[in-house]
Order: sequence, then structure tokens, then C-alpha cells
Amino acid sequence: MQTQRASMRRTGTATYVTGQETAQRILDEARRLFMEDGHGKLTMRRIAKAAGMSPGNLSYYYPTRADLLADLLQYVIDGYIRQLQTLRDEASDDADEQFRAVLGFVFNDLATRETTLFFPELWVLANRDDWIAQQMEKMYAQYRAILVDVIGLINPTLDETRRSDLALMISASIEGHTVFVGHGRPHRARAGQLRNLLIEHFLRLVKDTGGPRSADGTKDR
Amino acid sequence: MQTQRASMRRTGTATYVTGQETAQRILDEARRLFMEDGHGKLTMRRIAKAAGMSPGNLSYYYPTRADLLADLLQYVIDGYIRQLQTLRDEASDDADEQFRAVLGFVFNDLATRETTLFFPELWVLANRDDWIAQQMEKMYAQYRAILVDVIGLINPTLDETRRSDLALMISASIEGHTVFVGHGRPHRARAGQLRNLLIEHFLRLVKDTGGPRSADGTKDR
Amino acid sequence: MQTQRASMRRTGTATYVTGQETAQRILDEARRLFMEDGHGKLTMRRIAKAAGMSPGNLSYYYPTRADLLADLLQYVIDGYIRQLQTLRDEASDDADEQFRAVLGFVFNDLATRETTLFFPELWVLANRDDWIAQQMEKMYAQYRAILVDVIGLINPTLDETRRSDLALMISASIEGHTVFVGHGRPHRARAGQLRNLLIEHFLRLVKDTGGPRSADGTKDR
Amino acid sequence: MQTQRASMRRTGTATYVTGQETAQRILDEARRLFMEDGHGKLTMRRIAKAAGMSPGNLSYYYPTRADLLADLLQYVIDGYIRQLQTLRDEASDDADEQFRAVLGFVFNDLATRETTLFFPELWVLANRDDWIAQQMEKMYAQYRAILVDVIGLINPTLDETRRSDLALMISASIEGHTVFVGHGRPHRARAGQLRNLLIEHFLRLVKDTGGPRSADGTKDR
DNA sequence: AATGAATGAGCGTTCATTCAT
DNA sequence: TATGAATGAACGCTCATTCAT
Repeated sequence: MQTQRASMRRTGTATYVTGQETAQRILDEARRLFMEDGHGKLTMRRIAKAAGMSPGNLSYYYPTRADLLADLLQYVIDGYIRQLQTLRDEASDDADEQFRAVLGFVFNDLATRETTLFFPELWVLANRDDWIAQQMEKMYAQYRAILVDVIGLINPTLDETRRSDLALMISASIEGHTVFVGHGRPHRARAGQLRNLLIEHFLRLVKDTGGPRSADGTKDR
Repeated sequence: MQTQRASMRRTGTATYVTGQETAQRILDEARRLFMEDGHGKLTMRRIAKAAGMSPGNLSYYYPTRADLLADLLQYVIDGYIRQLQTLRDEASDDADEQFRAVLGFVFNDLATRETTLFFPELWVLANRDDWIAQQMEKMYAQYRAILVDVIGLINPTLDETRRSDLALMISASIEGHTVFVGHGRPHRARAGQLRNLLIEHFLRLVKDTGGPRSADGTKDR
Repeated sequence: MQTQRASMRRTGTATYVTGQETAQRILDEARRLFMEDGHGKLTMRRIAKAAGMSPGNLSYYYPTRADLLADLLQYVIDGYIRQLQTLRDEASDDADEQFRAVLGFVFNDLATRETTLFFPELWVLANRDDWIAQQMEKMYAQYRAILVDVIGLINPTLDETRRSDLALMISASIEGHTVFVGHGRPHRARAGQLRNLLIEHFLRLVKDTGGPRSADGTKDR
Repeated sequence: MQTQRASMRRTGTATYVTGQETAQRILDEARRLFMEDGHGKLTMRRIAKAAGMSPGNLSYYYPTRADLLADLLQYVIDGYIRQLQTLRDEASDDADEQFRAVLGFVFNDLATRETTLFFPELWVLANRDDWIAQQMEKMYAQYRAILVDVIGLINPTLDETRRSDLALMISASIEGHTVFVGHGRPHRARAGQLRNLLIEHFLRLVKDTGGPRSADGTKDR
């Protein structure tokens, strides 16, 4: 497993121990504030205060807010990627169970307070900032890569395109539930039901889908 | 059907014609700015300037930014609700076709620039503001009500709960595609494929799902 | 004579009486601070405080510091231009006396605290900002225009180019004395001597200079 | 003749070779930045970065910005003084030619980018800081000393005061041209004309001026 | 002799809001 | 209804400076 470091926009070198601690404190507090109050209220001053430092010192580590935000998102996204890799490593032998494990994990995660609050913010930012869109896509791509593999195990007759499309469709569908059954969302009570419904159903779909150019009625309309 | 104007937080009485026109102009320009640059850059000054008025006069119509935002979201959401109702009214007799029409419309809509930009912003706001969450849920509830009806036509053996769960799952799944195949999003080229895949597949699911407490392997895990 | 107004970069409309007063107070206090402490210490906050207003209100009148500075320089320069025009209007009939009056006025003015402090700041700004350089040149051009006229009266045999060159040389020479005999400068005690020396001498030069392409030994070396 | 280095405010002892090199690098980079962007943008951080060092280390050499500025101006001024002395040493035997050489050199120099940008900054600083005013005066005094000598050679009948006044007047006049015919200034195309006009004319003045208390019409007015 | 780390004040500017006109 | 005029807090950021390492 990789080391923790994700910071690349930081100019404060953090070579001393105190510096490293400060750098970490910045990311942690920024992360907390981001989750808590969203991007709009994530100001340099608030981060500095939360991390117990002066604004001047914060901008020694991050000269601009954009730099800090970039590192912060990288940091959080890296956390998710690491979880995904762990997930894969721990996968059982049975393909169906792998499928259930991966989607189940994501579904459960989406209901946590952190994820429910974080991802919509990320989606908004990605809509306005190309670099953020890229990082986000990189993360989702890693996630889908796992899905593509598992789908291939379940139904080896599917070609690459079909596997990709299925993975994309499945992951997009699950992500969509964040807004409805996520933490504090109105239908969170149905989360368990929907999770099983969705997973079993997509599992069946993967199995049932014919090979390349299958007769599933797909034609662009 | 509702009237065109939805303003309820506005304190300016807008009893004169010019006042009504101004009120409308505010909402239209605010809407445009919201779509264009997002909630974070939607400031009273910018709205006032866009609507060709002074900030002072804007705050005659909307004493606080929150009031304006509330009316604005109501206004935009009402627009979507109206579209949904039109959709229902124009539905064909064939249940399958109704299903395809409703979901097809939503899927196509999600790829428009406006919707791709607007909904994630709405989701973020709903995460932080209960009133907004309520209005959003009201809108989605109307949308799902249509779905529940159509699902009932397709498969009358399903009980209320099952219909609701299916409608929720289907709508959530489709919404999730906004982030991946929406306007400017990295996989927009697959939108057509995914739309058909998703719709046909959900249609089959609705048909195949057993009656109440069906043996679909669903148990909370 | 023109009205007092020079402001063109101001966005505060100053239509009310209080607004006009405020606009005037800003320019006056800014002018005072500029003379007193120089461009480097002329900050929006200091101006606002000196004019007894909030920074927010100052930026209602001048959205940016550059706008304020532009108006300020225009305002001060206009003051000098007005003085120059008065000077011309009051000129006596005798050409020699006109010459002495104009140069004597400038020389005396350069020794005032205001002018000694203001002009070097202006020269520095003109070195870095084209717009300021333009405004400055416009002012000096008006000044030289007067000189050119008087020189023509004194020695009608001179062609345009020669008159212009003489005016330029004379005015530049006098300006240079600001740094040496201006207010608080080390040789201010010699100001009187030098003024007479310089003026009489330039007067003789104007008289002695031959017509166009005179045999004054001028060849580019 | 002075040594090359003039640093007197510096507290870093610079006893090691590397220290001396660093001290030199600071002055050179500071000089470059001062010429390039002016006093207002000459910050400790920018100098440190340009000299490839940390702000902390810079303040080991110069504890305050004022100290650095003092040394810097001394350094630059010393450069000019050295040029002036070279000038004198290379002077021809003919007095008239010496006069032309000295003034010609200064006039040409004033049109260089460096000098056009540097001197007005110096004048401004001298207006606000006595120590700087002193150093500047010291430099100009040396320059005028040369002029006084040459003037004495040309016209030995002049007494000290008259020679001094003439030197002051001549040097001030030439300095004034910086703003009008210097580098990038609007009348730089006339520089050659004006130089000859001015020099020949002042040469004649020196020759023509009567002895002490001459009847040149000079009376304080 | 040098860097890393930190402070605290100040910068220009934007903002929601208020209120007299 | 509408604008003009004003506030005061907050924003991101830069600065000279200090001090431990």
C-alpha cells in the first residue's frame, strides 16, 4: 500500500517535524471543514483558524486557495482510491460475491455522512473546473476498472465496450442514490432494500446480457 | 396546474405592472446566472446588475439573498414539474411506451447544459438546507408518482411499496448519470447507448419482479 | 474657465449633495495624502479613513485603486493646467516680460512643497504606466505651447521645429531644478540666483539663435 | 578610489568567501529588480527569490528593508561616481572638449533605460528620506566638482560662487531632460538635437558670463 | 551561513445589507 | 418603486520581520 502523501501543490516544504505536522493538520482540518460546511465556506481564514495558525502561515504552505483545494481533493480522492484497492485485494474467489462485495461497499459508503456530503460538492466543482473533473474521472476510472474485471469474470462473452458500458451504467446508477438514500436524505430508510434490489438486478443483467451486439433491443432512438 | 409565478418569499408586493415585470426579470436573470456560474457566484450585486437595477432596489424585492434563492429554486423546480406534467398528459396508451417516454425524456434532459449544471448544485444545497431539501423532494416525489403509475400499468401484481422502491431506484439511477454522461461530462458520447441499455433493462426488471415479498433474494445484509 | 470636475473613473454617481461632497472629499484627501507620503503609501484604507468613510464606501466611488489614482492625477494635473491658462491670460504685452513671467512662475512653483513632492512622483509613475505618461505629456504639451508662442514673439525668425526644441529644452531644464532647489532640497537657497541666471540666459538664447538650420554648431555627434 | 563594495548597513559579517559572494549577489539582484520594477515593487521576498535564497537568510544580511535599500542606493550611486571619475581621468587637454565630454556623457547616460528609470525613483526617495537625500547630494556634488573645475578652465575670471551656480544650473538642467528625452519618453527622438543645443549654449554661457558680480541683470526678484 | 516556520498587520476588493431620498 | 450612499465584515493574499533549527 502507498504512503499517505498526496500533497503536490504545497510550497511549504514541511521538512521539519513541526512542519510535517502542520501540513497534515491543514489537510485534516480543511477536509473536516469541507465536509462540514461545503466548498463555499471553505475559506483560508477558517482553515487557518481551525488549524490553529495565522493566515500568513497557511499561505506559506499553500500560496493560493486553489492550491490548497487541489491538494485537499487529491487527498480525499486518494483515500477513496486506497479503499477501492483494498477492496479488490480482499475479494473472494467467487465472481458473484466479488460483484456483491464491490457494489455493496460503495452503496454502504455512499450513506456515510462524509460521502453524502463530499461527492455532490465534488460533482459541482467538476462542472466548473477541468482539473478537478480530471481527478474525479481518474478516481471513477479506477473504480470502474475493478467493475470491468468482475463483470468479465461473471460473463466472459462480453466484449470490452459492453463491459465498459455496463460498468459505467452500474456505477453511475449507484452514485445517483447518494442524493436519495444518503446520510440525512429522505429515503435513507429504504437504502437496504434498494441496495439489494439494485445489486441483484445488475448482477442478473450482467449475466443475461448477450455477447457483442446482442439482441437486447438497443438501437439509438 | 400552477400559475407561472411561484414567488412566496418575496416581500415586494409587485402589485403594479412594472413591479411584476421587474420581479420576473429578477428571477429570469438570477436563473441564468445560477445556471451559468453556480450558486457560489450568485451574488445580489450580480443579479441586480444583470436585471438592470440597483442593489438597493433588488433588496426591496428580496430582503435577503436566502429569500431570493428560495424563490429562484422554487421557480426552477416548478419549471421541471410543469414539464413532467406535460409529459404525463402526452403519454401514449401503451404502458411500455409510457415508461420509455418518461425515462427517455429525463435521460435526454439530464444531458442538457442547464440540467447538468443545475441539479448537482441543487443536491449540494439540499445537503445543507432543509427547506431546499423539502422542495427538491417534493419535485422528485411528483416525478416518481408518474413512474409509480406507469409501473403499476406494466406490472399490476406489484404492491405499493414495491412500486415505490422501483420508482425510487430507477429515478435515482438515472439521476446518477448526470455526472457521467451529462453536458461536458467525460462519457457523454455513451449517453445514447446507456440510455437504451438502462431503460430496456429497467423495463424488463419491472416486468420480471415478482409480487409483494417476491423471491428475488432480497434480504437486508 | 472650465468647471472643477475632472472625475471620469468614478462610478459613484455623486448625484446627491452628500455624494458630491463625499466625492470631493475623497479627491482632496487623496491629494493631500499623495503629496504628504507619496504614491507608495496611498492606500485605499488610508484614503477612506482620512475622508472619514468605510473602505466599502470608498470602493463604491472608486472600484479600484487604479481608478482613484487616475482621477486623482487628472485632478491635480488639471489644477496645473488651469494655472497655466490663467498665466497666459494675464500676460503683459511685452514679449520679454511674458517670457520672464511664464518661466518665473514655473520656477517659483517648483519650489513649493506641493510641487516639489508631486512631480517626481508623477515622473516615476509615468515611467511605469502609459496612461499616466500620456496625461503628463498632455500637461507639459500645454505648457510648452505657451512657451512656443512667446518664443515666436521674441524671435519670429525661428521655424516651428526650432521653437519647439527651444521650448522643450527650456522647460526640461527648469523642471530639473525641482530636485535641486525645490522645497527642502539642499540648494534651495540658490533658487533665486539660479532662476534669474537661467531665465535671462534662455531669453538671450532665444534671441541669439539663428533662423532655421542656423550656424550654431549643431551637428549630431 | 573607493573599493568596489560599499556595504555599510549590512550586519551579516560576510567574512567567508561564500558570504561575500552572497552579499554581492543580493546587491546585484536588488539593483536589477529596482531598475526593472521600481522601489515600490522591491520587496525582501522578491530579492531573496531572485538571489536564490530564503527570506530568512536575506534578513541575516540585511535585517530590515531600509538597510538593504540604503546599501543598494550606495552601491548604485558609487557606480555612477566611479564612472564620473573615469570620465575626468580620460579628459583631453582642451577645456572646451572636456566640457563637451562631461556633459555629453551625462546626457547620453540619461537616455539609457537604467538611468531613466533609476533617477526619478531616487529623487522621490530623497524627498522622503534624509539619509538618501544626503547620499544623492554627495554624488551630485562630486559631479558638480568636475564641472566647476572645467568651468574654471574655460573662464578663469569667474569666482567660486559663480562657478558653483553655473555648475548647479547646468547639471540641474541636464537632469531635467531625463523625464522628457530619456528612455521610452515621448521626446526621445529630439535627444540628439537638444543635447547639442544645450551643451553649446551652456558653453557659450560659461564663456560669456562676466566675472564676479557681473552686470548680467541678475537681481533677486 | 542558511533554511524552515511562523506571526500579525495590512493590502485591494467584494459582499449582504441598510437606509435616506 | 426605485436609486444613491453607506457600513462593516470578510475575502484571498502579500508583506517585513522573527526565531528555532
